[in-house]
Amino acid sequence: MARVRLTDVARAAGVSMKTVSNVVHDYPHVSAETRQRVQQAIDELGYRPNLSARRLATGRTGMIALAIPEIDHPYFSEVSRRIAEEAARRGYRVLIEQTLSDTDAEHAVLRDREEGLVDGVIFHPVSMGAVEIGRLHKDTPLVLLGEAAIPLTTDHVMIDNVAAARESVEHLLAMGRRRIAFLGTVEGDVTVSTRHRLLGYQEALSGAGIDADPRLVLRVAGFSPEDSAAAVRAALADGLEFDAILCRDDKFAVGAMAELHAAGCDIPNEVALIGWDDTALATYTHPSLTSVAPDKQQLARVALELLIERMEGHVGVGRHRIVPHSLALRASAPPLA
Amino acid sequence: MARVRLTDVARAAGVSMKTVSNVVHDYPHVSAETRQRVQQAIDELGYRPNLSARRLATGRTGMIALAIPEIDHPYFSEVSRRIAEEAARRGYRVLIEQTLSDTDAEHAVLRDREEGLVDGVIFHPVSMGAVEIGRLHKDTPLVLLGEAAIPLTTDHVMIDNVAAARESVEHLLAMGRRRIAFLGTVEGDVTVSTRHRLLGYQEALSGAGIDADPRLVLRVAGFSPEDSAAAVRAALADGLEFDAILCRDDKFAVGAMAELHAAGCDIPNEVALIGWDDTALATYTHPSLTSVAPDKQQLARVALELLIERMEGHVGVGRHRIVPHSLALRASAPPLA
DNA sequence: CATGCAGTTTACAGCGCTGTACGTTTGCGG
DNA sequence: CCGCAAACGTACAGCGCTGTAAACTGCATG
Repeated sequence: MARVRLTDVARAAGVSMKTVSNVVHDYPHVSAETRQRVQQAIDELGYRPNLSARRLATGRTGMIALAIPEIDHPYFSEVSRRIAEEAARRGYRVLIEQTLSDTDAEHAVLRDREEGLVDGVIFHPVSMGAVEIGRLHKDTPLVLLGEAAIPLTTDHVMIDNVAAARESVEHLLAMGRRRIAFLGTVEGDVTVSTRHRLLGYQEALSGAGIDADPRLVLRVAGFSPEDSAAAVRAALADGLEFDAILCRDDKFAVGAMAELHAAGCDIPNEVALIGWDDTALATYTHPSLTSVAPDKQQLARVALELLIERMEGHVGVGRHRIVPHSLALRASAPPLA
Repeated sequence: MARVRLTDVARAAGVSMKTVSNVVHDYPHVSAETRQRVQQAIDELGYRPNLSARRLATGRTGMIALAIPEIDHPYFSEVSRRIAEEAARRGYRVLIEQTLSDTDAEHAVLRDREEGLVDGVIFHPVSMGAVEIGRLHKDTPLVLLGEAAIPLTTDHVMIDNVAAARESVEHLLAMGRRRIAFLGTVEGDVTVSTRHRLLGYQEALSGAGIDADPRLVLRVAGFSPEDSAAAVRAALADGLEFDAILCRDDKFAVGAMAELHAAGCDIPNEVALIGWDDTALATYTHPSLTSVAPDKQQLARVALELLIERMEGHVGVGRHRIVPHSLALRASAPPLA
């Protein structure tokens, strides 16, 4: 019960505290004999280093915070997993902070009322804008994810949304589709992702000599599959004709798919479908879902690289990294024959 | 840049360190005037308490670890979210530790090489057995989740799997189904959950005067939807007849559903389907999935209650809590008319 | 045999905070 | 106006570890 401290081990092994510390840390210049003697004392006494003390002494915590909107959103949980794994590989632990897209919670991420909790922060903002983040961000090492806010002063990792949207639409065009809908724009969505994706959508259509029909850009009330299903239902009720849908999100695609099934519509023959994020959902649907696939592994790797550089003292303006993406081709918009 | 410490604030406000500390902690016996003066100094200097130091001084970290197999499994991510929220409500932060069901990683959770990282642990084991856990578990406050291991010496929270399985099968029986399959048993699965669920399955069948047909208990090679799809495919190929499937897991249900779709089978008219865990998946499938719904909120609440009691010094043998469950009725096995 | 040097070990002063134990002031009944 | 709680405030010793600077050990070298 009585906690064993470094001094206890030192006394037992007949050496100084520092030598024990050196053994614990695998410091090279310790004689084999001493090392063994100390190790034995450690084992016998069941010594376990106290992290709080270590942190106070070193000023480092070995932890990074990951602030995301929702732990249980497939995209974020998959990204979290990658980041946790990548961090573990580099000797860091990850503290996940859920913002629920709440502005106050997002502010709190940056305001950072306490010190010595984490060494750095990876943050996927939703409701905060670039200017706000730029202003609130003090000197805690910080890397941003996603496209909601891209302050010039802060490191940032994302995929090329314009290109991804363009390529997706090009795939649909190559399938012979001409009436391609975009699902969808959400009222009150302040992020620039939708703008980028619409841009790529329009670029591809223009490239094929097609005028984008504004009615094909569907409006959605919220971010749930039910909302997207409602939007598709409304479009069908309006007699809107389309032969493909590019969805801003796998969840939207799931909602659309349910609605199309209900309408007795054949996917992909009558309507092809492309989702976004390539979450596990895409393989669970029927038919399986073609989806824009950000390279989540790279995303995690690059975010951690940037963050660790900052934590090691890198200063300078924000660095902006684009990580690769691809189109994960599945049954809802299959590879060309 | 120069960090502001308690002494700095104390000097600025003309009081002792301890008084500043008392203000920070809202200790009641501080005169309004002093409090205001100190608060002003805090604001002016931008003082932020250093958690590492606080932790070293108090011996508490205010953090709990949540050790789960996979962050990005829908069930675990949903449970994580609840636990994180419940913990936040009680002033704790959650450190998520991913074991990937790996025995070594699970051992590491208990072996606990370091001290002062977290005050307690919530652990959902998969590959460790009750005896092992009982033996390795030292004095860190610990609460177990799930049914893989139920050591008598450790606190534990779960749902009544037998009852849940029985009620599910009873629902299928009430729908008029008689050939009800169980999907499925996984080779090498050491958890007792499957056993409990099979028990409930058989109880319900016996109650209806039906002899359980062992061939209806499908074997699955792994835990992915693909594995479960393969199992269903094999069953269909064998000419096995069934009019309902109780799945041990929503993912299994998703795999089964895909396969039944492919076979042109009408869900629920020809085959009704019930999943398990009531994850978000259940609402995304087409048709939507009836699923056994553990009360995750309660699960989180009870787990935290038990853990906090332990952290506050409760000693004694393991307490075992059953939290409520229900059957979330959806289209794949709809409510009775 | 003194000198230098690399390898090894040590003493000790903090890291920034809180708990304890103890002064000092204030308010109020007698 | 005294005396005595209650309210308020303080000094200081750690919490357990690491970084620094310095000391000590051989051992090869000149």
